[in-house]
Amino acid sequence: MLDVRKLLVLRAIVEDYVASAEPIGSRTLARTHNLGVSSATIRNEMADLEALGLLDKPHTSAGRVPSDRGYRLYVDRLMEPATLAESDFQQIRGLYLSRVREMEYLIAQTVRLLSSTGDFMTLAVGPEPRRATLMRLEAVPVEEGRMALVLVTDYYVQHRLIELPEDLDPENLRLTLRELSERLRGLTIEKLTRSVLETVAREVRREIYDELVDFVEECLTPGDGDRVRISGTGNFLSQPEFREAEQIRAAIQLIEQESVLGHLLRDASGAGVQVRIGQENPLPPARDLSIVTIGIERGGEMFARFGLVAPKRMDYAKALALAQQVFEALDEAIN
Amino acid sequence: MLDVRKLLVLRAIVEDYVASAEPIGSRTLARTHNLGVSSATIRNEMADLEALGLLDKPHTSAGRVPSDRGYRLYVDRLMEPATLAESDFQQIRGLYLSRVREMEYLIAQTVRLLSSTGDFMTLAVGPEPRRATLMRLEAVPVEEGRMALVLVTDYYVQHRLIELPEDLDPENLRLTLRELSERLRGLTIEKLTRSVLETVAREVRREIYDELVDFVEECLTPGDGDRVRISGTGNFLSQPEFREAEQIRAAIQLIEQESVLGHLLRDASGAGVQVRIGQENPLPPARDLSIVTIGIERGGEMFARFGLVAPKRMDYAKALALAQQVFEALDEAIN
DNA sequence: ACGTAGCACTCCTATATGCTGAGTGCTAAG
DNA sequence: CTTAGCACTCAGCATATAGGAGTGCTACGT
Repeated sequence: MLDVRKLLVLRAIVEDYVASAEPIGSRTLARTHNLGVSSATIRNEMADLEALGLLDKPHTSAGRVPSDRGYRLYVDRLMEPATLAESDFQQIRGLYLSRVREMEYLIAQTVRLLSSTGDFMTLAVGPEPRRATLMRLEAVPVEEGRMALVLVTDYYVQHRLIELPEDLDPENLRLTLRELSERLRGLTIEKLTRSVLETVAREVRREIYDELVDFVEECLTPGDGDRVRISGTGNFLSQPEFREAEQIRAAIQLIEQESVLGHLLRDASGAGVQVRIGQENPLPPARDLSIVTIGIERGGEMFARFGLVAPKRMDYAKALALAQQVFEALDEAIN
Repeated sequence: MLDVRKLLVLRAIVEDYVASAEPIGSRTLARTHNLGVSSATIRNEMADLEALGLLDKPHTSAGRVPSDRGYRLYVDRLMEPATLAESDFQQIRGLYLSRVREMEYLIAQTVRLLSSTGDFMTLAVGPEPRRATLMRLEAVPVEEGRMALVLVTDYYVQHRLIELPEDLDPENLRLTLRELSERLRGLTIEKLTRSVLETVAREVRREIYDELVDFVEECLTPGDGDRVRISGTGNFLSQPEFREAEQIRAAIQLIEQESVLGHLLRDASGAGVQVRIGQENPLPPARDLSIVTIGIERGGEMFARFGLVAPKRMDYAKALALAQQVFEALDEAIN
C-alpha cells in the first residue's frame, strides 16, 4: 500500500513544506516536481497518505502538511542524509583541538557552534556539579586582605574572591586549607555538606569557615553549571510559525521556563544523536516542535546533553548531520 | 502659564497612563481624580499642555499621552519620590554584606536583584577586563596530566582547565609560572601582549606557552566580563506596548543586538543615577524606551554600569528609588 | 484498473462597509 | 473663568462580499 510513488509524493511534500512553510497543494506539487503524473493523480495519492496518517490538512481547502508520523517516516526512510560543508566540518574539529578541557568552556563553545548555522535554537545542560569529585581546594592570595578561593574538581573549577577579616593570617589559612583539601580530596561535591566540613575543619576560623561553606553550597545550588544554556533564540523566533503575537508569546514563555527546557533536554535518554518529532515529545508545550538531542557520556554516566530545537518543519538532514559531527568530535575529545 | 492646576492635570495624566497604558481622556480624568473642575475645563488645560509640548495625541479622537518632555517635567518636578519597601531595602543591603568581592558575582547578583521586581529589564556591563591589573598567575595541579591555570587580577579571577603534554614536568611548570607571575605582577591585562609574554617567558615550553597566551587573550577578548548582561526580558516583553507581533519582533531584535544595548548603557556618563527618556536617548531603536542608569566608579574610573529599561511609560519613582538604593549600597561595598 | 480532465464545493484571506463609543474642539451661556 | 452642550473625528470591531487555492468526486479515455 505504500508504493514508491506515494513515498516520492510524501518526500516532495515534506521537503517543499520545510522550505516554504506553506501547505502544499496538488497542483503546485505536480508543476514543480516532475513526477510524470497529473495533479488529480497526486490528489488521490495525497488522500491515501492522509488516510495512512502521514499527512494532515490544516482545513478542508488547504494543501497538505506532513503529520508527525509523516516526518518520522521521512527522517527514517526517505531523507537523504546531508553531508556537512567542509568548512563547517573543519570548524567543529577545530573547536576541540585546543588543550582546554574545562566543561564550562567546551559546552559554551559547542552551544555557540550549534546555533551559529542560524537554523536552530540550541539548548545544553552540563554535568551536574554535585557529582563532580573534589580534587583540590586552594587559597590564592590576591593582595592585602583579599584572597581567591579556588575549588578544583575533575571537570570544572570554581573560584570566589573574598575579603579576609583583618586579624587573620593568610599564610595560616592557606596551610589549613591545603590540609583540608588533602583530607576532602576524592569526595563528590554533594558529600561536602556542612557537617562533613565541620568535622574536618575545626581549626579554621569561623568567618572563613562560613564563607567556605557558602562557597561550596553555591557550587551545589543550581548555578551556572546546572543551568540550561540557551542560544539562538533569535533563530527560533524568526521562524514563520511565529508570525502571530499569540505564538511568539507562547514561544517566549516556553523559552523562559528553564525547567521545561531542561525536561525537554533530559527526557531523551542514552548517548548519541536522537530526534523527537512533535507529539513524540512528552511535554505538551513542545508538541509543535522537534528536537534533535546529542547525549555525551563519560565513564558510563550522562555527562552533557545538547538539543537543537526548531518547529517540526525543521531541516532534519542538516540538524542530524550537524549533531552527528558534533557528537563524534566532542565524544572523542572527552573520552 | 504653567499654573498649579495644569501641573496637577499633567501629573494625573502621567500617573494614570503609567498605570493603564491607555490614552487618558478628559472625562475619565475628571471622574477619577476629583480636581474640582469639569471635563470641559480639563479639556482646555489639556489643549494648553499639548501646545506646550507636554502632551501628545495618538490621533484626533483619542485621549492624551505624555510626551517625552511631559515625562521629563514629571520626573524632575512633579513626581513624589518613592520609598522602597523595608523588605526590599533589607534585601539590597543584605546582598552586599557577604565577604564576596568578586565583580563577576556582585554584578550577576545585582542584575538579578534589579529585575526581580518584575517591572524592568536590567542591563549591566562590568569593568573592562583589559583594564584589570594582574595580581597573580598560578597553576593548580588537578590530576595526572591536567592542570588549572588561574589568573587573578585586582577584581576578578579567570581559570582554565587544560591538558598537559605528557612529557612536561608539572612542578617545573608551576615554578616557572610562579616566577612569570612575579615578573608580570602589576601590569594591566591589556599590556600582556604576546610579545611581552614572550620576552619574559623564554623558558616555558612552547605548547604551554601557546595555551597561556590563548588564555590571556581570551581574558582580553570580549567574553563574559565584557558582555552586556541582560535579565528580565520577560518583564519587558510582557508590557502592553508589545501587544502586536510587529512590536514584539522589534523589541526582540533590540534585545539581541548586544552592541546596541551596550551603547544604550554606556552612553550615560558619570557616576550615580540618571534617567533618559525616549528621544533623549541618542539611539533610534530606543526612542520609545526609558532607561534609568546606575554608574559605579572606583578610583575615578568607571567600573560598572547598570540600566533599568522599560517603555517610556515606566514607573519612574520606583525605578529611581530602586536604582538609588542599589547605587548607594554597591558603591559603599566597592569603595 | 489506472490516470486524467472537469467541476462543484469548501474555506481561508483580503477588502470594503457600516456602526459604535470614546474623545475632542468649539460655542454660548452662567 | 467655568461649564453644558453639541457636532465632529476616528480607531476598533463586526459583518458582508469577492477572490483564490485547493479538494473530492465523477465520468471518460487508454
